[in-house]
Parts: sequence; structure tokens; C-alpha cells
Amino acid sequence: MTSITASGDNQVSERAQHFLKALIERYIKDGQPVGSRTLSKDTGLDLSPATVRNVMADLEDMGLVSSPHTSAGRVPTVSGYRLFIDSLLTVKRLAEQEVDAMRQQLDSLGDASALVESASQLLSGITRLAGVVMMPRHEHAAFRQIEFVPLTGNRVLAILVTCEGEVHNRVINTDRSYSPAQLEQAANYLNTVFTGQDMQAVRERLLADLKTTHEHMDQVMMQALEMAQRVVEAAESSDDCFIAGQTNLMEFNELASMERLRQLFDAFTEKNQILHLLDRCIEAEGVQIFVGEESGYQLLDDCSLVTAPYRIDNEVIGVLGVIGPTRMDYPRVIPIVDVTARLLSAALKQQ
Amino acid sequence: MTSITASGDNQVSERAQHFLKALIERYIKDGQPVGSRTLSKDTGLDLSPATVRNVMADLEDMGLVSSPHTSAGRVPTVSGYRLFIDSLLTVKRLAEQEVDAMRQQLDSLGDASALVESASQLLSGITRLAGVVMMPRHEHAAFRQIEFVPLTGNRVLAILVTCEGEVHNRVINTDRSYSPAQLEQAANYLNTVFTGQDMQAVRERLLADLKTTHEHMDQVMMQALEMAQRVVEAAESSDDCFIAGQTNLMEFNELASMERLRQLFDAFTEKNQILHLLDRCIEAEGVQIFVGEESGYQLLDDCSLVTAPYRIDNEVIGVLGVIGPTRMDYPRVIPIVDVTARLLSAALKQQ
DNA sequence: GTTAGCACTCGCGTTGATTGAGTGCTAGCG
DNA sequence: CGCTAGCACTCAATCAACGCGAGTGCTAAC
Repeated sequence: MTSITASGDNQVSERAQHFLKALIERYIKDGQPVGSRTLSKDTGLDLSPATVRNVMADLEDMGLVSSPHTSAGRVPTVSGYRLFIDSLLTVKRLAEQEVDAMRQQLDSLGDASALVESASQLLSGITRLAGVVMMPRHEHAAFRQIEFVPLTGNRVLAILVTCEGEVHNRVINTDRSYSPAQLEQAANYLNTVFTGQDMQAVRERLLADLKTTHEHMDQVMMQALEMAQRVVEAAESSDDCFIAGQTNLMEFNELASMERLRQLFDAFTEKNQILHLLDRCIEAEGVQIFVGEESGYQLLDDCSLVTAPYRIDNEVIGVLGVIGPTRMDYPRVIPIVDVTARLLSAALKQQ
Repeated sequence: MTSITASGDNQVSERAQHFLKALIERYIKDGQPVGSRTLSKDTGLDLSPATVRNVMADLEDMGLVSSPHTSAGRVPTVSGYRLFIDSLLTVKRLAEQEVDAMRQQLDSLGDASALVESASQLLSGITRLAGVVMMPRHEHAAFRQIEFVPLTGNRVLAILVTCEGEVHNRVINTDRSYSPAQLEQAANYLNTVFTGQDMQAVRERLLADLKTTHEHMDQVMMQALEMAQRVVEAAESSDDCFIAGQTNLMEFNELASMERLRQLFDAFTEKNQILHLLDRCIEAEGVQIFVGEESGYQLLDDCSLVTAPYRIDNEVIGVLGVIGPTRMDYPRVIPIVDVTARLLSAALKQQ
């Protein structure tokens, strides 16, 4: 609309940025719209409220702040937060001892899922927000062992173990009953063929075998292939996530509406929407942030999501992060999420 | 205080009971304190509000109802609900087709834990309260098979399968590494010794062996015994429960305080308090109800718990129920809980 | 460009009056 | 003796009126 100022800083002057920063920091601190008087004291610069008001009017024109009503102070808009996050914010680095404390809390005993749970609790406990951690997805997980256990009534329990020590099991209804010996033989065969192989390869091979060998093979093997296929499938689709500290969100009065909260909590138990969202963050290099509507889910309209990918052997295998109100303490939360991702990566590597 | 009336009905007259019943039914329906005028219309008897007031005053003296303030109507107290539940209420039997619909929803595929989850969802969905189902605890579960899988770094994955098709696994840190052959040999030994035996017997035998054979046995076997002991322990302590539809409770304005709700939800994720409470219901014959403070947990002060045990082969193996506000529709909820328990029992038996 | 001054706006909390639902009590009736 | 009509009383809830205070935009002067 208005012509671009000569400051070069595409539209918003150095000073205006400084004010925006101060405003957001203040707003994060006490959650109230911040007025010109307060702000004039907050910034180091020794300027009168009236001057501040002029700057605020500019910021409002640019859509970076807005006032809830005519005689309240200003609050940051989503674009305001965006600018703040992208170029204004000064991250508070964590002290070495804080990192150590976190490392200790991340109990590295037990299996991957215990670790993931522990990480989400760590995140939520330390940020007082909701912590969420995707289960690691091993695209290149390796097949270790498969076992079939006959149950009553034509049902077979298939157990699959990966080299990473994860156990997946699934009950499968078969059309006729099989003897323990038959099942053992089938398992032995599969184990010798597949042990150590990449899970994706196993999957493909299984599908191929199921098609091609349709006639040549005996009934038992066919059935075994199918069962293996089913449990591998189950293992792959078990991308899940842990969410901890949901109830922390109840403390924030900007989310106080039961209606909204309920939808949010339902999404947390449903999980798949959250998972989709996390999936979209998996390609980011480091910390990624969605503010308010940016996520695209109306559910999260007043929320922000701060995520970071975690990896093993330099390959990204999952994402973790926190969900909280848009008014969250980004400078504090960002390094926490970042460090937690690193710690989790390290802990997973040790296994 | 006043002398006992001759009605014999220990203090509270036939008519008073009738009024109490009408009052509670009304209060359950619209959640407002009910006044004398309303009540005089509600009961079939054609009596004036003034008369009703006299009766209400009596009920209040007996502690069965109370008024939130002087010019509001009356609300049932805990003792009022108690009397209502114990001797006044007329249960609404479920229609055959409703039961059928429930049976269909209770997806009987998959393992026990899927079934339990499905049951809790069924309960919460149909009552619009929170549904909770204990995992079945097989005191007499039978040992089926144990397997040890070596992982990296002196860690071993122990997998235990019961005859019922449940899989328990646990990662165990050992003090030195063992070869796959050693582990297999150990597993084979345990399997031949224990297969088909009662889990409790297995547990005892393991403990005994660990003590007595201390010197005679070789290192590998000692370690195997210990690992087996650990995984059996894990299996036994895995008494857990599923809770569904927590968010339903947000709809009730008597629970609208964030503070209380938060505590409640935290208890739901923590689960062990809930479990203790359910444990106390395991001995009841049929449906058991805790109203408000009766549960003994302050958390549940404004809540009621309706439970019923479920069984397999006539042996009680778990409890399920619903949690909701004290003002819940008992006549409807009770048969639902009852029927769900029966359906779950039947579904478990089929396995 | 900055600031002081001023009129104006608008949410919030207080007050006070009104309403209406409901009670307890008492006197009278069958 | 049980029931009822009537009456005075209580108390939460609703609403309008009001003042307060925080904050704004604008203008004129430095």
C-alpha cells in the first residue's frame, strides 16, 4: 500500500523492529495487551509514550500487531510472531548443567518406546507445555526374527522382532488350523531367508513371493507368507506418537474455552492429525515453527508448534516438539526442543 | 432426633421415598435444583407445593437432600443418591437390539488389549461419560514360550508369550554378552520345563531355583533364570487399564472448574489411583457404585463410579465401568455397564 | 523527528434496583 | 391430623447506570 521506505529493511525500520521485539517479549511475559507507556519504559531507548504510539500505528498498518479493542494495548499478530521468530529473537542458550539435568531425565534404559515416552515427558515437564514425540520410523530397520504361536480356534499369533529390539505382534485369523511343527518350520524358513535384511526389502520380497509362487508352493508356506506380510505391515503402520502433559494447556487462559480444549484433547487422543502435521516437519533442517493458523489445522488456531527432527547415524528418523499457546516463550522453548532432539538422537544411537 | 415413625420403613416414609425418587429423576434430567412447585407437578400424586415443602423439609432433616442456598430448590445429597440407588431406582432394561448393536461394536478381532480398548470406547461412546476397563489379570495365565534375542551392547530382549496369546517383552541389561546359541539353549530349557504351567507356579519355581541352585548351575543358566524372572515380573505388573472418552466430562458444568478437571485428567493419565479404586470393586458380585466422596479419593468428589466385574469361565478377571458426574443417569448407565461386562466376558471366552 | 496536551473510546468493576423462584411458617379447612 | 392457602421473607440472577482507568489518535509546539 504505502511506498517502501528507504531503510531497505523491507518496510519495517530498525527501530520499529526493536519495538516489536520489546512488545512481544513483554506480551509473552504477562499475557496482557501492552500499551505505549509500558513499552516506552521497557525499551532501552528513552522515548515518550507518544512517540511509541506513532511507531505502534506503523506496526499496526503493516499487520504486525493489532489491538483487541480501541483502548487496549497492542498484541502481536501471527505475522508479528513470524518476524520475531525469523529475525528478531535472541535464543537463550541452555546452561551446561541444564543440559546435563535433561540428559539424566531421559532414561536410556528400556526400549525405544520407553525412550520416546520419556522424551515427551521431559519436553512437557520442562516447558510446561504439551510434549509430543513421534516414534522413530526405521525405514531401514532390519528384520531379525519371526515367530508363530498357535492360539485356540484357528488363530495364530505372529511376533516380529527387529534388530533394533522392537517387538511387533499381531493376532491373525487363519482359515484352517496349523500344527506347531508346521508353524515352526515356516518360521525357520522365513528366518533363514530374511534375517538381517532391510525391512522394506522384506516387505517387497514378501509381496512378490505371494504373487508369483501362488501355485508352486504348498499351503502352509503360502499362509506363512501371508501372515508375515500382515505383521510386517502392522509394524510399518505403527507410526505412532507419544503426547505428554496435555493438561498443561489448561493453565493458559487464552485456551480456556471448554469447546476448543475438548477438540484439542480429542485430537491428542486421536493422534493422526498431529502425526500428519509432524510428518510435514520431517524435512526441515533444524527447529521448525508453526504459529497459529500457519499449521493449517483450525484446531491449532491459537496454538504454536515448535519441532525439531531427531536422527540416528545422520539420518532423520523422527520429529519431536511441543504444542502450546501462540503466546509461548519461544526464546526458551526453541533451544529446549533443539537440545531434546539431540539428546534423543544420542540416546537412540547408544542402543 | 425425632422419634421413629411407625411406618417401619426405617425413618423415611413411603411417600417421602416417592418424592425423593421423583426429585432425583428430575434433577438428573435437567441439573437444576428442583423446587416444590415443579415437584408437585412431577409426582403422580396430586398434592400442593406446600405439602411438598413439608416433605422436603423432612428429607432435608434426614440428610437426603439439601438446598444450595435458601431460595433455591433441593438437590440430592450423597446419602440421597445412595438410597435412590439401593432401593428406589427402576433400571431401564436395554432392548435386545441395543444389546446387539453393542455386541457388534465390541470388535472381537485382535488380542485381549484390543478388545479391552474397544470395550472402553463402547462404554464411553454410549454413555457419553468416561469409560474405563482394567486389563484382564490372568492369575492363572499359563506360560507358553520364552525367547531371548541378543541386542547390541550386553543387552538382551526377553519375550514371553502366554497361552492366551499375550506378548510381554522387556529389555534386560546383562553383565556380559551371551552368544545366540547360549541364549537359545537357555530358552529351550525354560520352555521344556515351564510350557503350559501356571504363571504363578512358574514365578515361584524361578525364585526358588534362583536361590537354591546358586552354586551348582552354570553362569548362562543363572542369567537365563534371572532374565525369565524379570520378564515374568514385568508381565504380572502390567496391570493397566484403558480409559476412553475423558473429554466427555468436559461437557458437564458441575465439573467445569479447570483446576478440578486438570487433576482428574492427570489421574487418568497416571492411572494408578484409578486402578486401585477398580481393584476394590473386583470382589463385588455385580454392579457396584461409588457416589461422590464414597470412593475415598478427593479427586472424584463430584464424580460417581459405576463398575461391574467381568469374568472368564466364571472367574472374575477384571473390572470395567464408567466415571461421570454424581448427577448421571443411573437407571440408564447401570444396565449398560452390566451388559458391557457380560459382552466382554463372552468375547474373551471366544478367544 | 519528538513530545506534551487533550479529547475521546471502551472494557471493567461497582452499585443498586428489580425480578422471580423458592422457602418457612401459620392459620384454617375437611 | 393431614393438607392447603396465604403471606412474609430470602437470595441469586439480571440489568442498567456509572465512574474509573488504561490507552489511543490527533494536533500543535519545540
